[in-house]
Amino acid sequence: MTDKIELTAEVKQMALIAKAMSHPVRLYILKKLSTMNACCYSGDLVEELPIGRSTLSQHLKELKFAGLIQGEIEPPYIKYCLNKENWAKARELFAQLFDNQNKGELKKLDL
Amino acid sequence: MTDKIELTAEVKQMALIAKAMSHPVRLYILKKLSTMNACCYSGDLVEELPIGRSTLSQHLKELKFAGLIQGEIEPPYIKYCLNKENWAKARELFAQLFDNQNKGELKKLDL
DNA sequence: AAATCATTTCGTTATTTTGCGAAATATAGA
DNA sequence: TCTATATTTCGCAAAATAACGAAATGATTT
Repeated sequence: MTDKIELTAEVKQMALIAKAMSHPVRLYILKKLSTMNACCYSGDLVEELPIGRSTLSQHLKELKFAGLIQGEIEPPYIKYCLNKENWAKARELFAQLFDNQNKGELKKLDL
Repeated sequence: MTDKIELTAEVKQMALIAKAMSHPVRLYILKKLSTMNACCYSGDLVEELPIGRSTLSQHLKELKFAGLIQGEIEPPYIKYCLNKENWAKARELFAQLFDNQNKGELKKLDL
């Protein structure tokens, strides 16, 4: 029996990030914050999204939990922005997954 | 009231892919197939992962459902490989999310 | 102090996910 | 045909997720 491995902290971290991205509404929010390079308010989002306020709040909480966004209190609003540091980390993790083919032993490309 | 938007098929598609990636075991499998640029058998995986056979089978099924892997029957085994076409599509979607800052209106970088 | 506004938390319900072991399937070899 | 092997499907239980409306919070204005 080849011994069991322990799933690394990195894999677990990335799975957490992927989970945060695994709902259309949350992905929409991330896409908006990222491509606009801007912040937004819960009130803006609830007007354009087909979900209720409390549901949206829950989604924002999950994005916060994953570290992808952060909320600045700006009474009476809360301004939500990307957490740039963690966003960069997430980008790195996904780039590593998608682009790091043939890590370790180089593939011979002589066809 | 700014009118409600419809979440695009693209966002929904990507959420589906993110969901497939949202479990450490599934991410481990994808990472293995991608970085090794190789295929593997369910039996190989069950020996190194801390889960049972039926549970692993379920995870493989989900990865297949999301289109990220495919299984070739190679009796008595089933050889699992990345679905390269869809993998490339996934890479593109994530790259777009992470790298396409300021789509549309170019940001003025004059600080 | 009372009313208002943006947002969150609570309580609930329905659905999905994760995990397991047992049973089923399918193929190859004796 | 019987047995062994690799893997999946089934049936189940526990936990997590998604959604809602009602109530609570916290800050500002009247």
